[in-house]
Amino acid sequence: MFYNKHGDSMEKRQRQILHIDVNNAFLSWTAMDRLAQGEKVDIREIEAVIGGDESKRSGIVLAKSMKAKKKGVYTGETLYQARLKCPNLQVFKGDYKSYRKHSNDLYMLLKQYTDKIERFSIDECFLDMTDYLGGDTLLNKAYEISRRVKQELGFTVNVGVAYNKLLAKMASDFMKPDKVHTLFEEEIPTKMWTLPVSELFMLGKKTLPKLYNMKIKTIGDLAKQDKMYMIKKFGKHGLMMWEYSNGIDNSEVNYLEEKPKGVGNSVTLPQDLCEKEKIEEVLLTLAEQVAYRLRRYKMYANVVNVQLRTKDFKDFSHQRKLPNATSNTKDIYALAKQLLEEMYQKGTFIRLVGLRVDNLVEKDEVQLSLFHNVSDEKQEKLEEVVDKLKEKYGYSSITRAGKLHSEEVIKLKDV
DNA sequence: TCTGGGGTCCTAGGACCC
DNA sequence: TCTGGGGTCCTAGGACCC
Repeated sequence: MFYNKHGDSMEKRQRQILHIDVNNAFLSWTAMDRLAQGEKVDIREIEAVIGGDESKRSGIVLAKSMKAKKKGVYTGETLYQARLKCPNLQVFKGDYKSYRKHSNDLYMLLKQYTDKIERFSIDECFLDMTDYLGGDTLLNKAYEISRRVKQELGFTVNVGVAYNKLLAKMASDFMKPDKVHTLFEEEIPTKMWTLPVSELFMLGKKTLPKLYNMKIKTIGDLAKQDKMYMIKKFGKHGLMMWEYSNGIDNSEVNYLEEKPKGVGNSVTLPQDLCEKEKIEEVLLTLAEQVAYRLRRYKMYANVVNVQLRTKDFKDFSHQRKLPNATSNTKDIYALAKQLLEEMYQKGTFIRLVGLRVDNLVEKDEVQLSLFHNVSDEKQEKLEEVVDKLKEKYGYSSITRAGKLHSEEVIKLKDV
């Protein structure tokens, strides 16, 4: 029994949740695009991956076909390693514009089933069907969605069917592709507890060896642990792991459009840099991108964060509050430059430079500072004009003098 | 030809105030 | 001379997700 804030008892209704997961999303969508352009080979049917660009030092696997998976290729590994296991591997580039479009197509179809949809990522959605079953069963809806996506959109999905988000997500991860799986409470022991503990959502590669040392090998082993002991040992994360392993998750399907909490861009450089002036040029380009995206959200940032990765993959970051919330390229860059100055050790070879802004607030909510002066307003007006041009003619159409060099270094993508 | 990029959330320590 | 905690904010770094 649950009680609301007035003390009235309320029977908590069982929620009806679906999790939709596109099978090999990037690879499937690229396969469809190629077929639509008249290519004969369906790359879903061969040993293929979507990969980064090795010449830009970002050669990793982003998605793999079933045949590549059978050879042991996994997402995130280097293309070099993947080819060792799978010598005939074919590598294709990703196309994020196309992916966004396919993702939107899926969203529009799912929207016909419920208003309570959470876009969890470009290829995953949660649906709260509790008030939208209309006399039908949850499982029937799952099959209908699965069939319609395949017929109308041309790619396949896995659908997880359960009474909470965690179990629905775990279920959609069972056998693939093009499957519907349930994971109801009574099925937890047979369908979930038997799985390796590494399969549990939010259990990553740092935690895994610690659990192995505790002789925890399956999700069931974790579920049997003493709750208080897990909290003592792992804090909040311990509680979450324990609850998840027992199928406990009371989180809501978050269907309201959320504003971002931070915006950032980072770039792996074509060559390692060891001159501060060169890194500053990269920072300026990043500041333009980040501030532009910030303005498109109509938000101001309160914190600037600069990240550096050295050539031996050590990460450093420094952050600082801005004196006033802003979306000005100039202000963001000025603080970023200062942070770089403080953290950069002369002569260190830098592989990656990142700039992100955090503690965002809506532009309308910003209390105009007493120091918000005329030149700031002028700056804002100027950037508005530039942004409009960018929206019309593409992001790279307009650039500031003095930044030309770094744009040769970083290939700008249209935002 | 080794190892992306975009996020969110949490933790721990120090500063500072009462 | 010696010795407090609690609360909040800020910052650096890490874990995890897709």
